[in-house]
Amino acid sequence: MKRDALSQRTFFEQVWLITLQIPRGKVTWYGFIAELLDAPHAARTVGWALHALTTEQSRWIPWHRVINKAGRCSLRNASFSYIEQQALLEEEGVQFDERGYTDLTVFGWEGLTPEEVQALLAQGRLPWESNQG
DNA sequence: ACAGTGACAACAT
DNA sequence: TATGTTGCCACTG
Repeated sequence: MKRDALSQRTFFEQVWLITLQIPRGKVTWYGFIAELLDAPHAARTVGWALHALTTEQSRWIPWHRVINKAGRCSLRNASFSYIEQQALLEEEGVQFDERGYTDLTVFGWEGLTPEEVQALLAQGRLPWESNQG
């Protein structure tokens, strides 16, 4: 796999590490994660990274806490329904209106500082990786 | 090496 | 709001 020289991780893995930091009951959007990774135009790639999770990996990565910037769940044409994604979030306390929009100013994740991102990419571990390194 | 592929986002209408 | 267009880019055969 192609890896970033600094983080030693692929962009996909970087996305997964960031996504792991989103707390229960909070959401963020694809472009926000792209900005945290200093790739402000890679929102589509963030979405693809989450789509690329295997079934087993998706049990550990809270992929459902990433929605679009409009405040709605995407997956409009995907196998996993946006309705199911919204239901997962509602179980965590994220509220949606009758049109399926949530208020990102209320339920949006505050994010990480650049220093926190750097530390995470340098030493963070994915759940299926050994802690021994 | 390169064209195709998306769970996006910004903008226009 | 909803829909269509376009730019975007890491990853894949």
